[in-house]
Amino acid sequence: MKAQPEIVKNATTEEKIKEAARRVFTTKGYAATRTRDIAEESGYNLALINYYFRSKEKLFDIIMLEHLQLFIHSIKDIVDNQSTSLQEKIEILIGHYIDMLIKNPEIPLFVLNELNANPAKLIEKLGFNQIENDNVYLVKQWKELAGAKKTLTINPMHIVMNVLSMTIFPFVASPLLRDRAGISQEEFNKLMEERKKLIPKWILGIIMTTT
Amino acid sequence: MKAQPEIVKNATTEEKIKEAARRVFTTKGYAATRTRDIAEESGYNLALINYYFRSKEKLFDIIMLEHLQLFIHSIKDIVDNQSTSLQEKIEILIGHYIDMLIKNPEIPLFVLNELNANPAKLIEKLGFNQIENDNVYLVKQWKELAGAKKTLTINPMHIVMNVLSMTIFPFVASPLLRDRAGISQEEFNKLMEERKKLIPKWILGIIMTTT
DNA sequence: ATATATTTTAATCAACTGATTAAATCTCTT
DNA sequence: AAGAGATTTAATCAGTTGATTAAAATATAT
Repeated sequence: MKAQPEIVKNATTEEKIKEAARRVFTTKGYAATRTRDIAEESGYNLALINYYFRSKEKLFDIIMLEHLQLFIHSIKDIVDNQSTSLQEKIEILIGHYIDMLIKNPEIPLFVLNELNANPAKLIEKLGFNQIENDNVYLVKQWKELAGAKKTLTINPMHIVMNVLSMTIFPFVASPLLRDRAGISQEEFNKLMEERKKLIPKWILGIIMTTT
Repeated sequence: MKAQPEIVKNATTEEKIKEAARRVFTTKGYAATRTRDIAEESGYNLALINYYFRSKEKLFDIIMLEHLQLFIHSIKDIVDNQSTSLQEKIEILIGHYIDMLIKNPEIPLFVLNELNANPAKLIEKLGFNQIENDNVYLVKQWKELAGAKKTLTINPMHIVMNVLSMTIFPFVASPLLRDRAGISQEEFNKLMEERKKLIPKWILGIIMTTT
């Protein structure tokens, strides 16, 4: 009888396999990734990936969960902060995400694919209790603003869409920008740094002027 | 010796297989799609897909090319029209794309994935001569505007990013909006119809106010 | 109607893939 | 240094997958 890996163990091999798997999964996707690719990328033997993670799918689930947590992590603190204005919150949120995405540009497409292929599984992982929509301070501030400005008649979902779109989509489309528009990695990152200030300004303009 | 399918032949079977393949490929992706899935979805025998299309990859390439043409088709006419203003062009373009995406909401993620996994192959398919950036009338109009307004100092790429983001991204993220934000298919489409008018207005505001 | 070509089917193949196994090597405690 | 447990390896397995084949069924032309 083979002993399963215990809680305390040499973390380096397991961690290296996980890192290799992260690289391969995010570039090739789940189905196109062979356990042999992960073994090769990690430099370890094929059997180790099943030894440490039981199955390809379990390994994938672990990586997906960690990526999702990167998305959700610390949002609640920003969104529920009572000492920042609505405008400040938007600015901090967007800056926070652009920083994270410059470090991990492959995450959005990776997550969006899983969301498309397996919505139920992923929504369950996200947990519906992560963000209680109604009790968040940002939502209160938004409602106050909406109540004050009589002109604000568009569906608030448009604003959410715009923030997410303008922040995340460039990363999803970056291969197009690079290969087709001839923008280098450095130029792209510089553009995204600029957008940290620009997007909040644009969003505020949209909120204030849309009748 | 087996005869290859000739130019004139019963198009229905081949077309039905292609349609089935389109459905399966766009929902599951290339690697996760088995030729048996396509056969089952089409209702025809497994061997037919290789009989008509030589290989799974060739079938995929055909479908990908057709989707790309949907993206590029008729853009040149809009963009190079000398009798419409810059603002009108933006409005027509966005309306055109939203119409197309409401009919084919699965295309963007499908194409973006291929772009990510195989940029060179896809760029070659797109053809660099499809849009000659400099000789297009829209570019002339933009340069005139940029010359007139001294305040227009941001990189024009930001505007391109914003148009593409606000138009395309909602479709890529629609499973999130549906399952997480509880928006139905009808509500989503209604929001996108609204955005046909809203996005051009927002873009114009961004162009005019960004210092 | 008969022959010819096209279309469709069932059966099969070789390569690939995720997973398992048993043995070998390493690490650490005693 | 001996033993026990943890880690790593090579070999192998059963199931899957894209593709091929030969034959049957159908359509088309003469």
